[in-house]
Amino acid sequence: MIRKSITMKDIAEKLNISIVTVSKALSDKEGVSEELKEKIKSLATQMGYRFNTVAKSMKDGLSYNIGIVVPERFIGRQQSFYLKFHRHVSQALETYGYYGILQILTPEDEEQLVLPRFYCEKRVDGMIILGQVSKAYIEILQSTDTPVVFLDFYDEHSNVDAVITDSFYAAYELTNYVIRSGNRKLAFVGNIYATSSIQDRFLGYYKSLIEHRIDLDHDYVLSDRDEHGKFIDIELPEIMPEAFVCNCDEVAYNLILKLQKLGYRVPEDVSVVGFDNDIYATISTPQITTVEVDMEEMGRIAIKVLINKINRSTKEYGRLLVKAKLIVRESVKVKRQEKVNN
Amino acid sequence: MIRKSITMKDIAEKLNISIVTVSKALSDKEGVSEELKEKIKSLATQMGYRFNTVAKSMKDGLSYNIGIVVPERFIGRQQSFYLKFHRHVSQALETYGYYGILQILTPEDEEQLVLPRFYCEKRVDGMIILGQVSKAYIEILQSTDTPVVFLDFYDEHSNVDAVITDSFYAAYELTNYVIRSGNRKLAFVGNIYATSSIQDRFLGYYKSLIEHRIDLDHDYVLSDRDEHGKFIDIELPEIMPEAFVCNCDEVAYNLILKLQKLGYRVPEDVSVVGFDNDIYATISTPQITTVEVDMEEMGRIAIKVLINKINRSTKEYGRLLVKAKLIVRESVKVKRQEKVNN
DNA sequence: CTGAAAGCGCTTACAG
DNA sequence: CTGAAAGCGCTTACAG
Repeated sequence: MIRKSITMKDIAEKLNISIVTVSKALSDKEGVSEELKEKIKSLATQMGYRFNTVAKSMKDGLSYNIGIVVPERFIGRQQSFYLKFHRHVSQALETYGYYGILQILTPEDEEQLVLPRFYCEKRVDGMIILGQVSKAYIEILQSTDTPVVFLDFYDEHSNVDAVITDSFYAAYELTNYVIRSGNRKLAFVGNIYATSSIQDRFLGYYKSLIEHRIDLDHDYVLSDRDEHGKFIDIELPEIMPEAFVCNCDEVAYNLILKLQKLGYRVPEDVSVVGFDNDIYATISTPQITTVEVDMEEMGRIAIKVLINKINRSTKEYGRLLVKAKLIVRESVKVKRQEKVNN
Repeated sequence: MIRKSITMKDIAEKLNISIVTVSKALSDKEGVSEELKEKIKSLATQMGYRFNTVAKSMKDGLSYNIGIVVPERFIGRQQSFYLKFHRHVSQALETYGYYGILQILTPEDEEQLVLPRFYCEKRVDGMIILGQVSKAYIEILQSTDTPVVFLDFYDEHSNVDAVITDSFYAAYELTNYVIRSGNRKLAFVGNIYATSSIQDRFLGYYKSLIEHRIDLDHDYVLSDRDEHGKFIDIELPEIMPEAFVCNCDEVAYNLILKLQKLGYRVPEDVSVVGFDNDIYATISTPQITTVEVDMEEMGRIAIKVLINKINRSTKEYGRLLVKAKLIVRESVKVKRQEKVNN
């Protein structure tokens, strides 16, 4: 194990040629005869040569690493949404020969504006910030000379490059689906003052109503959580709607349980849709029709933008919206088939 | 952004001293006067100097990276157990100034024995293999000159260093808890021919029975899945036991649903315990008493062993067992308090 | 206490 | 086509 690993020099010596030639041959550069190149390559594999990327990094002044920052609070016991995101980001890096390094940002570091260790140690050429961080932290990141892309959130006040899900459009499409299935009395479930994502989803729902000439009924906008984000018991309206458009699957799941306890059948008596396509959508009976964030695509785009910024570091990209996917399951009663697919 | 980042040389020039002195001062080495050292340090922070770890890597011949390999099949849509594990491993690396790089091992690469990219590019000083890989893949990893530690699995036939949960002992303790709560007729739920971990859990259950002088009743060993691992409908025994010890929370969750449908109350009429402490344990009503893998501790130990191997590369550690944690919730009827805590 | 020299493994001009 | 020289940013002996 302590045996020194083999280098280009070793190969050069065996063949009585220069290191330069070995380097050229191994990286398929001009200036070596085909014959010699083949000889070098085969000797290299035979000797078990592995390219030393650290030396290349040294030369290029590039680490070929990307730092991925996830605030700790987004990694609950069950809630590992962002870890899955991290996985897709890592895989997107493959294409570029880059590697991803994960750093969990503690609340203390965020509060005291401590920059990630991989930044301080010049380990990364750029950073992905995965999940909302404070305004002040965004600013200190921006003040850095390192390219940064924000993933799954953005800040209205800062001029940042961010890749986010198009919640608005997804909710619009989801609501369209419910209406086209023959339901016209739709309630929205979610505290629209709680988060901007709930707000966007509500507005998407509203847009669909408008397009279908359905009036917005304020009694049909039901709060699901208090101002601290704690779930509250949902107060059902006097007149039952035909369908509930919930701002997330967990709320849809709980609502279905509640409706069933009250004797309603889902979807026979009333339809319910969710958002996120998380585990609540599948453990529910019936399984919930919902919308799924396209992590893979978002990861891919975020990395593409980031690598571009690293190489040219000029353009501004701003907010990049990624479409979510409609997942049709069994929680919506299809009264008409008309125009369900557009 | 294209502006060159500042180096020790820049600091040295400003102060009209040598790079060597700057290096010594910045890394708190002997051989610089306190006065000069302070001057250097303050100028460094003032100039926004960041240490270049790549250069250090070059010098040391160490990348200060650890590769973490997770087979793709362990990363299901919901099942992100191993991604959470990865997170704990990453955090454990902090202590040593190391970084973790994640690689998802595709079935093809595993089949064709393709080594991880970070190994081929000499990017890592050691590797953690997170989740069972094929015998052949284990062998090719071992043939490598790089230290490897296996996490959450081991192979009986290979002589590897592995950190695993003590399933046997955990099941034993869990069963002890159920018995000490006053239940004596206990069924085990799990196909004991399916996986070695189910087997170990069954044996832990059996050990507890033996110690409490309870005979093993083969009618009380219930299969939960077929030979392909697909869940089957659990066949309840003629005479209902007082408690079911399930090999995992998901099975416990489904069993509780089934029992409730049959009119049994849990835990009033019959107790049920699970294993894993995953989401099924908490979405169930009642919440399930279970046992939790101590990922944090396992990650810490795996990294400690790996770093030791990197630095000395001598000792063999073999199988390292980590205790799981008993999580008491509401799915067990406590008929007696006697000796519940030991 | 201070620093000139050599080296880590590779690549990029530039000569021959 | 082939290779000597210089350099990436730092550290480690070794002199002074």
